[in-house]
Order: sequence, then structure tokens, then C-alpha cells
Amino acid sequence: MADATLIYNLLKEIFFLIDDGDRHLFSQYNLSVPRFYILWHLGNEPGISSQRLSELMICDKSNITRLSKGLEADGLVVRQPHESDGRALRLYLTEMGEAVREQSLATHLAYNDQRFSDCSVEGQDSLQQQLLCLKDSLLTQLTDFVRAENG
Amino acid sequence: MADATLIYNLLKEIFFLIDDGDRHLFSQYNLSVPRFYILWHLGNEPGISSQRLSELMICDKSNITRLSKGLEADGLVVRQPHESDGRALRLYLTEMGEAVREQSLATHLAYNDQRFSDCSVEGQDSLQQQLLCLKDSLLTQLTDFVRAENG
DNA sequence: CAAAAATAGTTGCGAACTCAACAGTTGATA
DNA sequence: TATCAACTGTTGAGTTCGCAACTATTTTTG
Repeated sequence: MADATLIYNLLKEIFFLIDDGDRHLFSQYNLSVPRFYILWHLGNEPGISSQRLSELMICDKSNITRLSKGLEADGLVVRQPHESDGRALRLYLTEMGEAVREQSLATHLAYNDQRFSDCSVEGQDSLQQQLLCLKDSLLTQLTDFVRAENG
Repeated sequence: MADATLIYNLLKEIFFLIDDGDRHLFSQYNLSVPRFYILWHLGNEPGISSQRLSELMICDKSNITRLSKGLEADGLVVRQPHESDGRALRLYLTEMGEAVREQSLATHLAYNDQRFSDCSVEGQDSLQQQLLCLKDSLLTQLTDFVRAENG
């Protein structure tokens, strides 16, 4: 391994820079970054549960409760009880939610293309593959850790 | 460019996974992730100012005010007035702060080596280089943007 | 079927974070 | 030198977040 700490620091700094850019970008739609993320996932999987959404967003479920309530209060999301499971919710976008998602997503797509274009000349595919490997590895370690804790 | 959105999502997910691991790791030292980060930077640049620290941590300076005050209250950091500049502070680690930094840093180093080892076989150097390119690019875009806003 | 365990979501609490507005110090300029 | 601009740090307000404890529903199992 080249230098784990260097790669660690690069990944963190890159995230903070990306997040900073996202925050400013989404502010024109009156969206925070996590609120955008929820709209994005709800468009991909309409009727998704809070539980599943918290896994996709790698955050605590209580966070989803509050974010989705806020989005519902703003008329972008509806929270319906699950047909057969009395514990669960189903989250959907409203018409307004879909409209906001579509606009902000288009802007974000263009922004990403522009933002990542400088280093695109070569080896972009290898970057992608290595990041994918890294993510899977971290995910496996996480689930192993949880398994080890619970049994 | 391969797929900007895919790379974007991978970077975000990887960060959340890394951050989640860090949080659990540092909890054994009664440290949060940002508090560890401050100890780390203070060890690298003793006497650093709040302003500079906020740039390194890519966050608002008000955040540094509160974090460093908390660390001072816990006896890990001292905040001294700058000798010649009446506006600025100089931040230093206390002896206890240095001890905590040393221990947590050693644990974190080992953790990083283990955590990133799965994908290390090949192309680790290219990953490093591409991340470096990406970080520099994002940093340049940020400063260009700030410059564009202010003049 | 009844008791126990797992699951989905909520709430209270405290930490971390941004943004805007502010005070005090320093530096530039006219 | 006097004024104005830039810079450093602080505070108030509001959002996001994890964790722990809780309720209410399944699901398991004895």
C-alpha cells in the first residue's frame, strides 16, 4: 500500500470540498444537501421505507424521521403508512417534490461533469474501479463488524 | 469522462463509511472526529491560528471557535493571544493534548492501514495521484469561485 | 397460542455545522 | 494622520446529526 494516511486525508478533503460546492449549488433551490439526497433516493425508489433510506444514506434512522417530516411540512414529500406492515412508512415525492428533484438534479449533473472534468483525461475508469473496490471493502468491514458485535 | 455522477456517489459513500468507522474508533479516547482533527493539525503546526485551521479543515471559522473552546475546557488545548497581532490567537496542545493525540493517532494509523489494505494490490499509486489531482482541481475551482464573487 | 425477540419509527439530548451580524485590530490610502 | 477597508475571532439562530431510550407493531419460538 502506498500510504494509507495520505489517501485517507485526500478522501476527506475531497469530500469537504464537494460538500461545500453542493451546499452552495442547492441553496438556489432552497435545498440543503441531505434534503436533496432524500429527494434523489425517493425518485429512484418510490415508496421506500425510512429504514432502507437510512441505510442508503448511511445515517441514523432518527435523522430520516426528522428530515422527511421537514420535507413533508414543505410539501415535497408524503409519508404514508405501509399497506401490510403497521410499523413501516412509505415515502413518496409529491408533484412539487418531483419538480424540485428534476430541476436540482439536472443542475447537479451538469455541475458534476464540469467539476470533475479537469482530471478526466486518463485513468478515469481505473479511478472509478478503485473507488468501487474501496467502497465494497469498507461496506464488508462494516457488516463484519456489526456481525461481530451482535454475535 | 467515465461517469461523473458515479464517481461523485462513490466518493460520498466512501466518506460516510470512513467517517462512521472513525467515530467509533475515536470514541474510545472520548474524542469526536472533528476534535481529533484539531489535535492532529495542532500537532503538525503548533501555534496555528483559528483562521488557518478553519482553512485546513474546510469549515467555517466559527466552528473552530467553539471546538477549540471545548478542547480548552477539557484541558487538551490552550488558546493564547498572538504576540504581535491583537486579533489573532495561537493554538497549542497541552501535555495531555499531546498524549491523547499520540495515542489516538497511532490507533488511527493502524486502522487506516488495515481498512484500506483490501484494495491495495495494484494501482494504489494511481489512485493516490488521481485523488491528488481531483483535490487540487476542486480547490482551484473553489478559489476561482471566491475570487469571482468578490470581484 | 402466549411469551420473547426482532423490527420501524419517534423523541430528548447534546455535539457539530453554516450563515449572518458584530466588535476589535491592523493595514492601506488619500 | 485620519479614514476606510480588510482581517480575526465571537455570538445568535437554525439545521443536521448520532446515540440512547421508548412505543408500537410484527415475527419467532417454546
